[in-house]
Amino acid sequence: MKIATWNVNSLRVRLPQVLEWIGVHQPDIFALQETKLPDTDFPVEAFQQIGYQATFSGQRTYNGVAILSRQPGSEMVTDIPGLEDVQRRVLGMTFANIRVFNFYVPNGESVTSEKYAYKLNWLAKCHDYLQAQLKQYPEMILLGDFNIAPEERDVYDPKQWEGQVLFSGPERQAFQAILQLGFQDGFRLLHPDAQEFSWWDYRLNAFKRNMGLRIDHILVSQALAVKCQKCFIDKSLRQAERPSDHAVVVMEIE
DNA sequence: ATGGTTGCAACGCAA
Repeated sequence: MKIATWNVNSLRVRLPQVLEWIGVHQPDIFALQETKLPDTDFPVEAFQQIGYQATFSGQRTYNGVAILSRQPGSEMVTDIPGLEDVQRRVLGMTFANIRVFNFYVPNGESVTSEKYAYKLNWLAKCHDYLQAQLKQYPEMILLGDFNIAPEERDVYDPKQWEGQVLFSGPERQAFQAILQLGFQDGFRLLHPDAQEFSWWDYRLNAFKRNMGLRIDHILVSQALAVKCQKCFIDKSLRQAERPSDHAVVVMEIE
């Protein structure tokens, strides 16, 4: 099974790239974040024409998550219990006994922002929910834009980034707390020593200078970690014309 | 140097 995640930063703009990527890689499951589309505008037919189902939870202008899949999923959820949130950031689906959660974790803006407090609360509620879900579904995949670089080697300049949003202590602790529920970071599991990034700011030629962070992740429960064969970051779309600021992360299981 | 780029939507906000 091939599963992938990409923050598209507007599906309207990136639809041709999504279709092209699916054509080349034929994923079983493709999770998207920042679709920035209300559900009424989702391009369902474009995906049907290439043999994919689309499930989505969107809103106008901001946020929005979707799962494209060859097979239909079940048990769709779009909200985390205890978290009243108008922002569309969560999409849970079950595919053949595998529980999949597509997350667009809040950015946080800066550590002094109210949005940072919202991010930490979001992660705490998410943690508690996942703890309960894991008991029900031993095979689980959490993937998406986590907006957290877990370790120093996941940041191009960790000294400059220390204490900054995306790399602050509390965010990294929240990430570790989710791992400690019984998840493995797929990329790190298969590439223990690699330094690769999944996001580069649009500004300052950050991509060309490889000034990036690894903030997009595919986490797998123990039951799946032992079946994980590949996990890699595909930068091809980041260097395309009119790119998203994120790369695609891919995993192969079984 | 506190900049800069992109998307949305219509101007500043969010990332």
